[in-house]
This record gives sequence, C-alpha cells and structure tokens, in this order.
Amino acid sequence: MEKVVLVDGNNLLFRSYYATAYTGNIMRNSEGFPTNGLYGFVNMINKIIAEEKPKYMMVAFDIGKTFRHEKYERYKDGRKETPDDLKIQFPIAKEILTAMGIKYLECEGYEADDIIGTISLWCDKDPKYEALIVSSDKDLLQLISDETTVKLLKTKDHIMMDKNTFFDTYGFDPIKMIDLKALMGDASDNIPGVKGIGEKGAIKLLKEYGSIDGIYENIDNIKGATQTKLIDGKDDAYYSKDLVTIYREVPLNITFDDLLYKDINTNDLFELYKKLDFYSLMKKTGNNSNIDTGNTNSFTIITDVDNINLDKDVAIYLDTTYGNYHDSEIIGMALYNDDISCYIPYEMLSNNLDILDNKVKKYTYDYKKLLVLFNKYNIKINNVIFDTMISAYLLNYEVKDDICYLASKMDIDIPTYDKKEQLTDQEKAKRAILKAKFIWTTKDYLYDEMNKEEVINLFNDIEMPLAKVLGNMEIEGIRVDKNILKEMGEEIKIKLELITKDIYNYAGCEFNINSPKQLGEILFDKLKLPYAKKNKIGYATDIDILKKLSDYPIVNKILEYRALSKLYSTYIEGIIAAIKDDNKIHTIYMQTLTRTGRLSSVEPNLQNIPMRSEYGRLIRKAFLPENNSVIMSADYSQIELRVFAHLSGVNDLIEAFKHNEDIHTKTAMDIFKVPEEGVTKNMRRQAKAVNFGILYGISSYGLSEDLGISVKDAKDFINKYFETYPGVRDYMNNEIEEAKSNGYVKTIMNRKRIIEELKSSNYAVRSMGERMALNTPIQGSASDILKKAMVDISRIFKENDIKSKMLLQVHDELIFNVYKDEIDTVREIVYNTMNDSYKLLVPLDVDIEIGNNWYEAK
DNA sequence: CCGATCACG
DNA sequence: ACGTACGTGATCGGC
Repeated sequence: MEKVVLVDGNNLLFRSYYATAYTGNIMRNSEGFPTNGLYGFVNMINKIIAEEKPKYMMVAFDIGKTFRHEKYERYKDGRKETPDDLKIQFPIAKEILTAMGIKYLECEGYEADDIIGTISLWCDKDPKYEALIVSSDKDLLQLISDETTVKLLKTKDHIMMDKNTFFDTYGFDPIKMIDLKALMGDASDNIPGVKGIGEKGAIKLLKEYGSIDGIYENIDNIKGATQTKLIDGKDDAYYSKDLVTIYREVPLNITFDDLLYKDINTNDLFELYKKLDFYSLMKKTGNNSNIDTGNTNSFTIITDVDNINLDKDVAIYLDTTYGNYHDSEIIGMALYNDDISCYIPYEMLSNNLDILDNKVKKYTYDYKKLLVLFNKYNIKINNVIFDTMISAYLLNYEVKDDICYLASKMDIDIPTYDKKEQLTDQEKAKRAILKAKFIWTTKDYLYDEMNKEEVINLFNDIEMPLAKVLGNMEIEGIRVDKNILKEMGEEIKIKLELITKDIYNYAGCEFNINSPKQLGEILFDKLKLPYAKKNKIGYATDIDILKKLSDYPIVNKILEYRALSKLYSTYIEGIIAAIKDDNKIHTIYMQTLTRTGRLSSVEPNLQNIPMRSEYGRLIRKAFLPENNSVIMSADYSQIELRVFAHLSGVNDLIEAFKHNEDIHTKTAMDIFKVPEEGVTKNMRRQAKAVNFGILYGISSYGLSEDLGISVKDAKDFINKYFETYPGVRDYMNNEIEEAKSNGYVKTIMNRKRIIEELKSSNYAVRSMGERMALNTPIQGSASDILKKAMVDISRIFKENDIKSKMLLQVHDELIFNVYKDEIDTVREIVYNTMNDSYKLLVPLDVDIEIGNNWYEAK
C-alpha cells in the first residue's frame, strides 16, 4: 500500500507560533517580519518527511468562513482571533510547501479537518492507499480506521494511534471520538458539551451505552446527578456532536497523483530561507555557496604573532576538535574587538604561549573548557572577566556546548559547522571569528541584563571564580585502581551467571532479562503473576512492582540480577572505560545545565557512584588518594532542611537546628505529640518522609507512594503536619502565590528560575510548576552555599600554599586529596569555610571523614 | 534515538 | 477530574 501523509497545517503553524510566542519576544528576520511560527513549522515538516518518507503528502489549511455549521456565528464567536503576527505567516508557509514540492489544499467554506477527513475517506475506500494523519488535535482521532492512522503530536514527542491503540486507550471505537468530544466539550474550541460531564465521565458512559443516542435511549437507567446533567444538556450534546463531526465529502478537484511528494526545489526554497534568515535551514537545501556570513569584513590569519598588539579588551573563541574536551585538540583561536579581527592557527599559538598572559580583560565562551585545554598546551591566560556561557545561563537562556545554539536563541545567526563539510582554512577562520565577534557584540547587553536581574554578584563572585575551581578539579582528576574494579567485576560476572540460570529455571525458558518487554511477558503472561500494570511498551517491571512480588523466588532473583547488572555495566565497565592513561578519571562538570543551580557531572558521572547498598558501595574502594595522602570527605548535614527552616522562618524548625536536635525525631515528637522516648522507629520514618516531601513540594500522592499508604491517609498525615507547623503551610502558600505573580522564583543568592508551568491551564503541569517553585529555592540555595564554599576554600588553599586538592563535588559534599602532613590544616580550613559559607537563621553543620579510599572516607 | 530503569543528592 | 513527589546521567533494548 502507498502511504499518504495528511498534515494539519493550521495545527502545526499554531503550535509552533504559541510554542515561542509567550515570551513576548517573537522571533523575526532582519526586516522585522515574524518568523517564529514558520521556523517550527518547517522543522516539523522536515521531521515528518524524514520519519515517514511519504510517497504522497498533503498539508491542509483552513480558509474563510466555515459554512457547514448552521449556527456559524455562535460557533465562531467564542474562538480567539488569530493574532496578526501569525496570520501573515500563513501565506509564506504555503510558499515554502510549494518550494518543497508538497501539495497544500484549502477549500472555501471548509476546515483543514474536513479536507483531511475527505482524503482519508478516499484512502479507506481505495485498497491501494493508506493514510497517516499528523496533528496534535484529538478531534482527528475520529478518522482512524483500518487504513487510517493518526500521528498525535505531543509537546516533545508523538503517539501513533491506530485502531488498536485507540481501543486500548479509550475502550471504544474511534468513530465514537465524536460522541466523546460532544459530551465532554472543548472550551478552547467553543464546543459546549454537556455541562458537568468531563472526560472520565464521558468515557464511562460511552463504554456502557455505546453512543450519545444509546445514552439517551437508556436515560431512565442512568441515576442521580448524571441523569439530570444529561437531560439538561441534551440540546448541547447534539449541537456539539454536529460541531465536532468532521465533514468528509469536500468537493476537491484533485486525484492522488496531485499529492505526489516531489523532490525539494532547492533554489526557491533557498531564497525563501534566505529572506527569513533561516541560515541553518539554508544549508540543508544543499545550496550553501553564497551564505552571507555577515560583515566580518576584513580579517587576518596570523602568520606572525608579533603583529598582534593586545592592548584592549578582547573576545576569545577557542576553535577545537569535537567530543570530550579532555581529549580535544586546539585547532586555533579567534580574537575580536573593535580593532582586531584575527585567527591564530595552532602552530602559531604553540610557539607563543604567553600572548594572553597580561592584564587585558578577556571575554570567552566556555571558560572552563578553555582552561582545561590551555593547561594541556601550557598556554597561559590571565584576567578572564566574563564568560558568555555562564552569563546566559544566569539569565535563563538554554545553554549548550555549541555557541551557535545560544546565538540563534539570541536571534543572531552564525553558520553551524557540519562535520561532513570540507572547509577552506579561510572559511574555518572566518567562522571562528564570527563566534568571537558574537561574544564581543553581546557582552554589553548581557552585562546590562545581569545588572537588571541583580545576578551580577552571583556572576562575579561565585560562578566566574567557580569555573576556574571546577576547571582545576577536572584537570586534577581522581585516581582509580582498574584492578580493584576488574576483580569486583569478575565476582559479579560469576554471580550473574548463577542467577541467570536460576531465573531461566524458574521461568522455564531462556530470555533476555535485561529487556523489560520480554521480562514483562514472562512474569505476567507466562507465569500469570499479579500486579500487572501496563505502560506504553507492555508491562511495567520497575522496582516498586517487583518489590510487591518479592515473595516469588523468580522475582527475588530478578531484583538481584538487576542490581548486579547495573553495577557491572554502569559502574565496572563504565568506570574502567573512563580511566585515562594517567590512571585517573577526569569528569566534566556541567556548570550551565540544571534549572536549580546545581552542577551535574558527565563522562563519567561521578555524582551517582553507589552508596545506599553495602555491596555497591564497595565500588568506592577503587577511588584512591595520591601517595602520602588520604581521601577527605566533607559533607553538609541536612543542608536542604536547614535552608528550608531559614526560608520559611518557622520557629520550631529553627530552634530544633539551633539546638542540634535530630530533625526527623523532633518532627515525629511534634506530629505525634509524644516525648522523645515515645518516638518509635516507624514514627521517625514517617516524619522523615514528610520532611523530604516538604523539600519536594509535597503532594499526597507522592507521600503515599513513598510510605506505601493510601492517598487519603497521606493527605490526613500532611494535614496533621500542617496543623503542627502552621507556619510551613503559610510559607508554602505564600511562595506559590508570589511565584505565580512574578513568573519566577529566586535563591538566597538571587539565582533566578523562570517557571512557565505556573501559567499552564493544565492542572498537572501547573501543579508541577508549583512544586518546582517550592523546591528550587531550597535546592538552589543549598547549591549556592556549597558553590561559595568551594570558591572560598580554593582561595584559602592558595593563600596558604596548600598542596592538597579539591577533587569532587557531589551536591552537598566535597572530596579532597589531602597530603598527610596537611590533614589538620585542611580539616580546619574546610570545616570552618563550609560552616561560614553563608549566614542562615540556623547554623550549618559539616561532617568530615578521612580514609585510604573513598569508601573509607564516609 | 527514545523510553524504561536505576544510580546519586 | 486532574495524574503526580525535586534535581540529575548512563545503560539497555527495540524501533
């Protein structure tokens, strides 16, 4: 069968427009023409073609009035007017489609839905064709049949809905989508529906009675309020049904041949992209001979470094090979300011290692990477005062390693480098210079914004110095003994083999235990175990489900298998693979990634080395100090709860920390109103769970899952907690209210996180936003405090000529290599500096341990 | 290349 | 009626 892809053009353009429009900062080309809808639209179309490889393709648009609705005026009244900024993008979208060789259709008096419905009906009737409809509009699900599938677009991904998946989701046939929509209504589309009937209720009714007609035929059998609602809403139900029914006989004067997808028309498309400033897309047309790279006007490729006169502030872009930067090589370096526009190839640089070793102020993109590479090549640099990556991060831009990504977010296009491209040295230099120029031309704006947002101190005093501290930690690395890991690996391998045999015996057959799909089938289909729960793929086999089944020996073995195979592949093989020639691991800390201000660690992640299980924890024995040294670990005790006590100002909590009480026991005493001796293990466990819940932005469901109690009991428990500490409830309500009116939250050091989710009309999304608003100041402030301590410690080490080194950071703890003759000094510096990092209303508390490896230092 | 799973704070 | 705890990264299987 031939695939006919039918795209809801209106839907696609609307989605792309509103995906970016809420910022109020609509993307425009150099002439001021809005392009935000088009950009997403084109990318989506390209994605559809790449994924579906259609032989036939058609994009449908709405046009003019929709006369098939008799009560047209009433229908149209409640719908929002299309914004002018979006309206004018429609004709361009159509031009682009034509240039791409894609047929688009519009028909006076009909909606895009109707056109799609008509062609999908043709496919249903003609055995030669099958239809694939692309949209995010669930209304179109009514068109699903044996020959018609809907690719339902979600925010990040999509769901393929065919007849079977639809039935699995809703429990009735796709055509009944009409009845469902008609019952539940759709405020955004001005479909009234039956007042008081929501999706859940409507689905239940339809499963029982089959259709709206069926429901009203059996209206006497329906009881209570539902019956009343249905009787009152009968007119609305039938009117709505009329509105949501897609008309499938639009008079279209075409045949399937008209919908053939032709190859891209490069020239027209190239010109269109050029007019819209879509540089990245221009390249994909294969016609990149005359890309305008901007006015880098004249620049020099330096052949003699003595010709450079560096006496003014300068932007630096370091041109390197790709991949993990510990293994990267320097290709060259671009310098840019009002006077200089030059590129220094590596050969030139390597003979002049100190041209940047001076007082001139320097501006970079990814200062930490530059430090790591300059260290490797012995290139000296001084006085880097500004890093674009960090600045943009503090201003809530999404930042990636590639500078072009930020440039495009700031509406500045830099041609991106494609590995397949063969570039001349001239062109390579030119592009590097454009990047340096980007750093140069945006720095003042970013400074202004940081001043406006009051994050300039965070930038100057914490994040910029921290970049250097982190760079040094990455360069230093941590020693890891390969042989210890290998020995442990052998032991695990043997255990795994035995367990595998046991599992096959219990199962009565061999299968891939690592495949959740196969495992689910064995457990729930073949062995018919209870608690079968479906997810998208098949059955859920996660730890919570398996724990409920731990009475079954096979499940126990599977739990053991999971734990061991995780250890083996991630922590034995993974860590061994990351050990470099110096027998050390050099992680990379991502300083501009998390939304709360925490760091993250990659290649490998050294922030999730096993700890909670005794066996997994043995991995830490392979992490060693240098000769004549020990590993020292310093961690903050309960820092997030202390931060919470500070932020909320709740007196009971503040007093508890001031008197250094066990916070969970104290909470249990207060909630259960018992003296300290009366607190049972279980009471403390529950109090601890609630305290964690508070940090996460508590929800009764979350707590119930954690404690294994009912949602209602969890709710009662939370209420009891709030009655005990009414200040906590007041604080939370106030935080949420303020976050909603501001649209963001802040940490104690003024780190700001914008939370779009707070504005969502979707309850689940909004609730998530509220929890983020509660959690971010806590997690983020704790992170601020440790970051400041790191900067301070590193400064004091330097002032005192300490040889010992800070090695790792794990969110609330620091790991050091400490020379034996420095143990006392270092212990004191670290303890004091961490304790004094920031003055809260409660004291901080630091635990310090030392050992001959990371395992012992705990 | 994404979802499921599981490691950490 | 909603569909869930906050923040991360690596590995695997399966498309």
